[in-house]
Amino acid sequence: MAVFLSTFENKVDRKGRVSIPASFRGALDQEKSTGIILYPSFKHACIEGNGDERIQEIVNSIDALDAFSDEAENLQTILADARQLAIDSDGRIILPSEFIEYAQLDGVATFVGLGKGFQIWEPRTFMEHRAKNRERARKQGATLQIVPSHKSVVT
Amino acid sequence: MAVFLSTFENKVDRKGRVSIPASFRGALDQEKSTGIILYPSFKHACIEGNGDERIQEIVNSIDALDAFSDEAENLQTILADARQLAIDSDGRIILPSEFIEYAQLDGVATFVGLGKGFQIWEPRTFMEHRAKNRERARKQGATLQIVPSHKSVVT
DNA sequence: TGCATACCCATAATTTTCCATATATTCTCC
DNA sequence: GGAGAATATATGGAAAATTATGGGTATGCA
Repeated sequence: MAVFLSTFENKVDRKGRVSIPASFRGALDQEKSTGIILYPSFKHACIEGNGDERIQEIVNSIDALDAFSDEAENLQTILADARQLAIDSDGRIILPSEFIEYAQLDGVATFVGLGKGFQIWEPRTFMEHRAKNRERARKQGATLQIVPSHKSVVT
Repeated sequence: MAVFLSTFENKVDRKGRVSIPASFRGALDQEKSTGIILYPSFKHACIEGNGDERIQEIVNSIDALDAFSDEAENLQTILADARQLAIDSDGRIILPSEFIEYAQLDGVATFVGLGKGFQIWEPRTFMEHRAKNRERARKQGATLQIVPSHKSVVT
């Protein structure tokens, strides 16, 4: 399956256009996604991004929940705010203005690979976020155990 | 099983290109990896390396966690700092500048086989690291229990 | 007509590919 | 066993292709 890795900084021009990092496009090709789906993050001032395949998984996960539960409703708001965007022939998308505002982008966007998906951040905000994450990871211990099946633990 | 063994010193040219030791390439072939995954070490001023089969395990491990948990975010920082690199027809990779800086490489890189993975060090730094390790092992006395099946640990 | 979107082109910088060579290693045949 | 040939490895440089990015022009909708 496609994997989004590493971080990239690309410019957002006056028209709201921004290049999708080439390696991300490669990942999208692998999962036969024609475009990408963006939605505001629940937790952070950033935009979440996924290929079509991943969205399908999310939709199915929500579907599996009790349709009238709070949880289901919360997650459904994600879908309501999501937008599907086409990647043009130059490898760019046009960031809708509501996303630019939400993530407070100002000419530059940091693309962060998270494995099955990615995030788009305002560079400075991301730096702070990453510093916090690292600090926490360091406090919780720097040893990572990966069990080959489906369980992983940070000790 | 693929095993990374021994240490090698290879040059890093102006473009950041460096040859992967031939025996490492052999190990990668065995585990059907087409490229390698590199990421900064949590603990040391060096770069961790694995076959790209490995990254799938990490991604799946994260996926098994609650998507909004701290643990998931901690692990995602690994992915955000990781890079998948293709090995070219000459057996080389291009070391991204952020890794060269992180490990403070200056024209030469020491490849250290660690069994399931490997590390890339600045030669002098590695010498010191190894000296310390040996000293500690001598003082404490090293013990090792062999586990028959497959459990893996990355440090 | 004005605004937003889609499409096309140009270019600079970067990355990938290809070729050449030097050094080392293995092989083979005598 | 050893000389020389053949192979593999490591390394450097240059050409070719890709990527990121800016600008322009048509198209369509309100």
